Amino acid sequence: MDSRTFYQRVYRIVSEIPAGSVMTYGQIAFYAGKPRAARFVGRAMRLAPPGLPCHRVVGKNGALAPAEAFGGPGAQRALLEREGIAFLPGGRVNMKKHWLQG
DNA sequence: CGTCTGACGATGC
DNA sequence: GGCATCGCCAGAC
Repeated sequence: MDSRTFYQRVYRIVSEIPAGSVMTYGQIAFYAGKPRAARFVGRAMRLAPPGLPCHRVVGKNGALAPAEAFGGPGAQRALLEREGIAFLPGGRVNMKKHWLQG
């Protein structure tokens, strides 16, 4: 799988996240082969192709992506809640419950 | 073509 | 437990 770029590995991993679960930038970066390239996961999301469930990618503490990235405040949250993701009072994803661990 | 920035996170102090 | 710094390296300017 080394003939693909880091981004494509990221896309592959993200596309395999099941509905109702989330993964963190750092974890995805780790799986993609660059444990410290969490930033690039975010960059990959920004350049993400249509159809990629990038709303299932959150920060380590459950923080969601910038609102504008999903067309407005609450958009990502709505998508996640629709998949059964539970949120904490702080507006963050309940990682304890939905974090998809390897 | 040099510099700055960035959907982040680990580490050091 | 909060703040500063480094790593990652592709785009924007």
